[in-house]
Amino acid sequence: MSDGARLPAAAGRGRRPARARGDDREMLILATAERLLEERPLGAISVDDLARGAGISRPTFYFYFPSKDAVLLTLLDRVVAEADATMGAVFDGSVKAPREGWQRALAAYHETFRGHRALTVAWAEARSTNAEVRALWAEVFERWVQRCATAIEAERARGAAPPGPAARDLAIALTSMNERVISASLSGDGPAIAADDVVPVLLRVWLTAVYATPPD
Amino acid sequence: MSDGARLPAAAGRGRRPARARGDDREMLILATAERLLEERPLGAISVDDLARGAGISRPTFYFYFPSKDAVLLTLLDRVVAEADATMGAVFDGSVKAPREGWQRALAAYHETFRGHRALTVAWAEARSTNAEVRALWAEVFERWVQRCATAIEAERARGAAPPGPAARDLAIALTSMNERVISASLSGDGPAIAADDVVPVLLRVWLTAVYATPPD
DNA sequence: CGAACGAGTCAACAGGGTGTCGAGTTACGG
DNA sequence: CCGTAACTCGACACCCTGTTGACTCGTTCG
Repeated sequence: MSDGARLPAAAGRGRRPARARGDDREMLILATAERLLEERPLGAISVDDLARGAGISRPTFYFYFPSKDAVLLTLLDRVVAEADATMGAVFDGSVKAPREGWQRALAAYHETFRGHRALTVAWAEARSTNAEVRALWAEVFERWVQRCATAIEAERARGAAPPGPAARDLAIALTSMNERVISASLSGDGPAIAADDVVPVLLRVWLTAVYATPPD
Repeated sequence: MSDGARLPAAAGRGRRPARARGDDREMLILATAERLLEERPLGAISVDDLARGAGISRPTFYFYFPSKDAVLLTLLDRVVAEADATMGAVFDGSVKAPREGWQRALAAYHETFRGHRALTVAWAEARSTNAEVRALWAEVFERWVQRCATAIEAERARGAAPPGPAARDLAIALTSMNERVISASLSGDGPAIAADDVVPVLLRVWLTAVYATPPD
């Protein structure tokens, strides 16, 4: 889903097995985008900025990418792949001590996004204006929700966690919290939790939500 | 903060006590914005759309509002006032039964935004592109966080809730969850909790996070 | 009454962004 | 050395925002 449809121009290139000097340009554009995102939001970066940054003209930019958003999407694909790999590794090591397992998952999640601060913030921004970005987000979110819901159900099945709301709903609520808290903590505007406290606080909420029974 | 600075044009008008036929136009613009937001996102609505909808030309629009975003801000001020009033009422009735108190607060929160679906979705959208909208959000968010943090501390002080993370951090995390879950539930794209299940699920997480101790 | 003033109105302009088209220029494989 | 595909960009068509300056019209006051 990430190449053919998203980068029609790239499909035309590269037929010839010989070296295509265009690959360098493509990388340059991506690098420029990542660099500029460190200093200003996506909305304040024009196609012209990206083109100039890569040493080409604006029309030439369109030879490589169909739009500014496509560049972001390409960048995001990388982060998503990285995040999925990390999360997969964490979840595969079967959860023996629950606290340990959830803690590692949260820390991995946080670490991945903290390592791509600018991109994460741009992601949140573009999600509200671009349907493809929104779709990518929904896809990733859904994957995490399913993983979490499965884990919650497993804990309930083995009697470690009490019954409660539908595991999927609980997973959605908690994952939403993660996303928003981490995103706010990285973006820096508005009230947010200090970076070092993010994981402990989230962990606390997760553990109580999954394992503890509310008083009544 | 909501009139003079945000609507400089309005400051000039209305000095004369006589009838200003411009007030009708202003209302018409606001009504048009609210109507159009029901059918498409703010980004897909141009100043021209608003002007035509109100039966005036584009330059005339600028006589009433300095920008498209200013219209949204005016609309949001209303919702914020309404939400604050509702929340104030809920919190004022002193919390006797904790479960009841939190439940009513959550339900009020949810109800307010559900009653302004289009506006709430537009708010989330504009927050990522407009600094003033972001500031308004931060202000409202901060107010709720403080209220919640105070309530949590009160519960801890009277021994009803166990110690845990800083009350403020807990309040930020839980309020973030509310916001994101409700917003996703209203916007309709991506995985979300069904409208009727939103309050019960959120309530469950709040209660466990505030009152229960995690296992260890 | 009629000048003066301020509210209200808009055609026309300036400026900046996006995306496309067609006419190039290069560089390799035959 | 020629064809072909990769690559490049000037110029264009559009859309959107925000501003300017002139114009209408009702009200007020001398």
